[in-house]
Amino acid sequence: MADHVKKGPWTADEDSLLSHYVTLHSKGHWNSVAHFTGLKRTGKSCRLRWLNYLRPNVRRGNITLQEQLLILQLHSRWGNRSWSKIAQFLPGRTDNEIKNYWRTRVQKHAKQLKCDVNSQRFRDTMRLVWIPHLVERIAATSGQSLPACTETSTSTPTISESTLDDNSVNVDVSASCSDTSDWGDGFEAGWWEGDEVESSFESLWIEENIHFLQQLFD
DNA sequence: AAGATACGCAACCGCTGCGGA
DNA sequence: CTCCGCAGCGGTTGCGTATCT
Repeated sequence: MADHVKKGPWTADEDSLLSHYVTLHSKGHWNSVAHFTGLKRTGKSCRLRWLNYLRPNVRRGNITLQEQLLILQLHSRWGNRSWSKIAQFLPGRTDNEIKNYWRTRVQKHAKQLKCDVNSQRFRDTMRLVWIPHLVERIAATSGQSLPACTETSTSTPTISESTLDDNSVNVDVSASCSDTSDWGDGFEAGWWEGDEVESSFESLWIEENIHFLQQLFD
C-alpha cells in the first residue's frame, strides 16, 4: 500500500527539512533521507530537489552568452545523451536546466527554420553560423578582442577533436576564456562571475539571425 | 478586462547500470 | 550467476506566468 507519497511542488518547510538534513548528514542514500526527515517524498524526489534547487552554488536565471556557446558546442559533440556531462562544464547549472534550455529555445528555433534539430543541416547552421556569431557577440559584450582567433573571428569555434575525450574537454571559447586547456578548478572561478556578464545577457536567437537563416534555406 | 495561447520551468516517470547479497 | 535495491539519467508532463487577441 502506497504510504501517501506526496507529489507536486515542494513547500518551504519541506525544503528546509531536506537541506537541514543533507547539511548535517551529507547527501546520498536518498531513500534514507526521505525516511529520516519524515518527508512523504520518494528518495528520487528528494535527490532531484536537492540537485536542482537546494544544493549550494546552484545558479539560476538567464543562461549567459558564454553558457549558450558551451551548450551548443558540447551538445554538438555529445548530443542528447549527455546532459549531465554538459552540466559538469557549466558549474552551478543542472542537467535539467540545460535540457530545458535546449528543448524550449534551441528546438523552437530549429522548428522556425523548418528543420529537425538532429539534422545535419541544423548542426551545420549551429557550427557555421550561430556559434561564430555568438563568439562575436561575446567579444563585443566583453569589450575584448579575441585573443586566439582575432584574425579568424568568423571561423568556426569547435571542440578540438584531437584533444577531446571522455575526461578532458577543450573547447575553443577563446573569446571568453583565453586558456581552455584546463577546465578544472580554475574554470570554476571563471567568467560567469560578475554583474557585467550577467547583465549583458542577450539572446543568441535574435530575429535578424532567424530571418537570415530562413532566407538561406529557402 | 477577460479569455486564449505560448512559454518556461519544476517535477515526475521509466529505463539503465552498478554494487551487494 | 542471479536477483534486488538504489542512484542517476534522459524524456516527458503539467502547472504557473506572461503575452497576445
